[in-house]
Order: sequence, then structure tokens, then C-alpha cells
Amino acid sequence: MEERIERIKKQLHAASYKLTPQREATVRVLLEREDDHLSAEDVYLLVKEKAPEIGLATVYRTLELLTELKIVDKINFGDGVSRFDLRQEGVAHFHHHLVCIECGAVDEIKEDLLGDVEQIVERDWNFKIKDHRLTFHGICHRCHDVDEKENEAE
Amino acid sequence: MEERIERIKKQLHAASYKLTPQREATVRVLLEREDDHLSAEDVYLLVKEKAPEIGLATVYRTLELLTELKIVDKINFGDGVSRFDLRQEGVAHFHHHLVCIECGAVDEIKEDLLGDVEQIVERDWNFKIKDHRLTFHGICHRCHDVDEKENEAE
DNA sequence: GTAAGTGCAAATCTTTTGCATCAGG
DNA sequence: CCTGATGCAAAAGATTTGCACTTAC
Repeated sequence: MEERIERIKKQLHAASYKLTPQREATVRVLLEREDDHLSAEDVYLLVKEKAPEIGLATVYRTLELLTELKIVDKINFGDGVSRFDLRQEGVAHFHHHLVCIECGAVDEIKEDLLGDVEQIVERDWNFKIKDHRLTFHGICHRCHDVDEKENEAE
Repeated sequence: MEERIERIKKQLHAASYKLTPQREATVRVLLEREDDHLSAEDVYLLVKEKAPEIGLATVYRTLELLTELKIVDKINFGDGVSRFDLRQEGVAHFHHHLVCIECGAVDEIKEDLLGDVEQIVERDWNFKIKDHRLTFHGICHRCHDVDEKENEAE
């Protein structure tokens, strides 16, 4: 945790930004809830627990800054809000998501499944890929298991 | 064109909705601009050219209805607006997009490139896939060509 | 007649901005 | 000081909603 904060601090400095207490509090929340997909509002509420004086605008500005520096990724699942995900360190590619249409859970796929597909796209569409977004919508293993049990019970 | 309208009319009726003149005008705009990725506002302005009395709320309601019936797909490229794409007829899968980070153009890939990947996900994550969203961000062939020319000129 | 559909305006929600103030070198 | 950063409130967008009116069967 501390090493990651330290690293992020360096990334900010390299781009001549400071790691202010507010920014640090925001980053800490993102680190603690790394597997959740927090909206700006979520982050704000969690930061506020530790640092009640912070303003929502600052959280937005911090998230924007972190996105710009590619420390976090801004994602969008189609509900009206943007969500923010810390990038895995040293992993260039953006992980994929599984969104359950029954329970709303969002799981992550950290493996990169798109290597072959990207080669095809680069070659056949003459498109230089810099990033990707891949989300599957369907039924997660938990809901799937529940469905099974219901069938058994019948 | 007319056959597609007819088909959509049937889909609406099957779900006990009517194809009102406003809805038809909206669908016609979507058909005419099938390769664009229109926002609700875009659609509204185009519909208004033909049927000036239509209200923005009606367009939103129509697009929501069409999304629900899976006649259109609602997509989101990370600029603050939702965009709407007519589904290809008889094509279950959702096509992919190439978003150029230089010029903002959005191209479509109509082939399904995810067959293998989906098999892996269904098997290894025990996730029943119903739909997917795949977008690549990068440099399109047009901007790429421009870059080449600039290099030659140097 | 009745239920669905519409137009308009107001309300809501997310995100951004202006500006006066604050903090650190 | 001086610059970047912050907090607050206001503004800006996008989308939704309430409601009275219209339209088709």
C-alpha cells in the first residue's frame, strides 16, 4: 500500500503535480476498494469519512487528474455515472469486465484475452490500438448457481 | 427501408406498443443515419426537421423503448452522452467500435471477433454471456495516413 | 370512453466552472 | 509573495418526470 502511494506520488511529481492530503486520501480510498468500481460520488463519500472537509469538486478534479496520468481508468457501464478503476501496476492493458444483468455485480478479468483480436484489427482495419474496453453482459456464476438450485427444488 | 419499418412495427405490436408518427419519424432517422452514432439530441434535431412539433422527451422515451426491445443499442464512448445504434437484423451480437483518439471518428466492425474469447469466458468464469461491448481506442487509418505524409514531408 | 402517447416545463442528477481563499516553498 | 490547489456555490448538460392534453381504437 505505502509503496504504491509512493509510486503514485512520483508519477504526480514527474508531471509536476503535488500529492496533496486530499489527493492522497482519494488515492487511498481507491487502493482500499480496488476491486469495487466506485463512482465519483462513492469515492467522495468514502473520502469524506476520513477527511470530512473535502469537497466533491476536488474529488472530481483528482479523479480527472489521475485519469489523465493513466493511474486510474474511467469506465462507464451505461448507468449514468462514470466509475474509476486503479490500473494494475506494470500492466499496460485495460482489464475486462463481467456485468451481471441479474444482480448487477461487476467482476474483473485481469488476463488479457484480446491479443489475437487486436492483431487482426490492427492488420485488417489499419488501426493502431492504444487501449480497449471490453465488457460482457450476462449472468454471473453466483446467479447461475442460484438458478440451478431453483431448478433442483422444483 | 420500408420493410424494416414494417418489421419494427411488428416488433412494437408484439410488445403491445404502437408505431406512432413520432416513433416512426424517429426510427426513420435512425435508419437513414445507420452508420452514424447519434446522440438523443442529434436524433431530436434530425426528427425535428421532418416533424417540428416533436418534443425532446418523446425522442428520449422512444429511444428508451427501442433499447428495451433491443431494436437499438445504447452505447457510451465516454463523452457525456449516450448514443444509439440500430441493431443489424438477424445479427445477435453487438458490433464493435473503433474510436479514433485523434479525430474522434467512430468506425464499426461488423464481424464478430469474440467467438473464441466468449467460449473461454463462459468456461473459465462460469459466466453466461448475453451481450458484449468492445471498443478499441487508437489511431484510425485516416489519421495514420496523415501522420505518414507528415513524416515524408519532413 | 379509455388507455396509451405526447408536449411542455420543471425537476433531477452528474459533472464542470468561477472565484475567493488557503498552503507550501 | 506566487502558484497551484481547494471548497463552496452556481452553472451547465443530459436525462427524467409530472401533468394536462391529444389521439386511436
